[in-house]
Amino acid sequence: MTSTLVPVFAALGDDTRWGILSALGEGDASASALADRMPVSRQAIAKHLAVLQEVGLVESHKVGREVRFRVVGSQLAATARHLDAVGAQWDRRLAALKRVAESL
Amino acid sequence: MTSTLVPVFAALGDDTRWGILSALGEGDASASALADRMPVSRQAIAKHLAVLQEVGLVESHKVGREVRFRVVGSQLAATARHLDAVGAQWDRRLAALKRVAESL
DNA sequence: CTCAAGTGCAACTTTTAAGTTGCATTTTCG
DNA sequence: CGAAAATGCAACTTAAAAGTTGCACTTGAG
Repeated sequence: MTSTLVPVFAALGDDTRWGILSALGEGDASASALADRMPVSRQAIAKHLAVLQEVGLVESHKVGREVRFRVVGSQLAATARHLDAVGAQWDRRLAALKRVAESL
Repeated sequence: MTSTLVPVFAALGDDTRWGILSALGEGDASASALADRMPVSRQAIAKHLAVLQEVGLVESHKVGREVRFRVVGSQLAATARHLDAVGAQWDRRLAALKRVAESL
């Protein structure tokens, strides 16, 4: 599970993809619709959507002749929980080291 | 604050940097010490440490003639909280849309 | 004091990601 | 049944990140 975590962060480390996620927050949309209100080409949007879908941050469904995308909020929440757990683990290690240091 | 969030994710979206963070979890270390147990050069490590420090994930302090780095767990926790909040917001939007759809 | 350990700076190559353009293909709406 | 809208695929160009090598500089351990 940790093995799939890094690509999720990589996907979230791009401004354009956050723009896409933000736009999708106002309702499902196709790549073409997103390209209309964003300063990059449709193909660029399509690539970003592929990246986001690859790591489970969005999912697609067909409506008529277009492919609409929606945000998978639960994946964000899961990633957040994972990150929080990692942070807590480090805090515990640091606290343990501190106790050892103080006991000397 | 949101403006500084994306670079944090970008910093976390790299396997080598996770290796560094993992190694630092076992205790503070210098760039040279990290390079000894990792398959990349010291300079590469130094660059990664600079990136991590830039976004507040590690901090440095001098010990003798070496510069040691430690993980800042609180930054991870803060990022996790932020991500969780974003995810929750999307969930609320999706739920609202669902209610609207069902009321039709 | 001295010299090796540790770090910092800079130029360079390689790799990968982002973005574009162009065209082919599908398909549903009218 | 067409024609326009939407998507998919492929080749290409930038642009940026990752990594390397080499050397100069600093400084603290012995």
